[in-house]
Amino acid sequence: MLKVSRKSEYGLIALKYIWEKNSLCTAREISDNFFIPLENMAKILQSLTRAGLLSSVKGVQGGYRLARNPSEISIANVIEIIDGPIGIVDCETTQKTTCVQYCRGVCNIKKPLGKIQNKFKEFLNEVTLVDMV
Amino acid sequence: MLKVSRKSEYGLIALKYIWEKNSLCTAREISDNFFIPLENMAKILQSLTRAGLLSSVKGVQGGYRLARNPSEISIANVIEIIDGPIGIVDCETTQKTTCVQYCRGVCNIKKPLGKIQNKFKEFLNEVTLVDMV
DNA sequence: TAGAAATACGACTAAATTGGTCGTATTAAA
DNA sequence: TTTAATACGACCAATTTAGTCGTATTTCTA
Repeated sequence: MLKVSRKSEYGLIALKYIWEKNSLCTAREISDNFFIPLENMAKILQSLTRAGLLSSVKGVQGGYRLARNPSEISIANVIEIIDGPIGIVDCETTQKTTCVQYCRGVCNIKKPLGKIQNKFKEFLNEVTLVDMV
Repeated sequence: MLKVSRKSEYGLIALKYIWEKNSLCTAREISDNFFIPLENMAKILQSLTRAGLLSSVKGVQGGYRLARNPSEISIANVIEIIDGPIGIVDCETTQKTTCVQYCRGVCNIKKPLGKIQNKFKEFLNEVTLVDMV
């Protein structure tokens, strides 16, 4: 269906909430507000932290805050962190050795789709948190 | 990973091949040329036929040919026929009653992503077979 | 200094989606 | 009438994604 995964949606929801609140937020708080399973939310926030989009404070009174300017957090960033590389087709992204057409050298759509894919990535890179108003 | 399904890839490969050959092609022929499982290829061609992108000739010496001008066959067409509606997020596409955030009225990303999604669809609608050279 | 509230994270299970197969029907040319 | 083709629904297998569990670590506060 060519859609963003549920997890990335959760990530975007959380980032927007954290941005708007503009102070330390806990995983539980976001989980409660948006009916997202706590453990799942926590793991996603941890991924975003590891990737440098959020910074975290451990311990009691801890939580997460944005580690970057919201105009520097693109949808593409979020999706790539949570779902892995964006690729309309994977032959051009990951050099998949599992694509029969690629391996046999018979694929007739690789190059053109590669170009289209790059345009798409550019597009997603240009849309940032601040565009999500 | 936000990628087109294998089946849609098969569909695009087939359409491009049929376009370039410019005469009746059988499912077996495409299957053989591109190492695509025959039954699978056949079903995809049938879907594209039902949707009006291809026309078919039954019986011996039968096969498929384009039913439209290649400049009128967009990538979006193909994906929607094979994978179903294109939607970065599904709240804005299918009125999914399974989205908890949507149902509880707490989703903070629905509208902005809806707009972004529309742009994306426009983009995929503008890319046609003739762009896949 | 103990307990509670929080992040961190790997391993696992469950659910959903997707890819592929099978069987059977239908059509039309040779 | 046989054969080569499309048509199609039902089914199974594989992969991917979502969600859970257990445990460790950090740090505030009483």
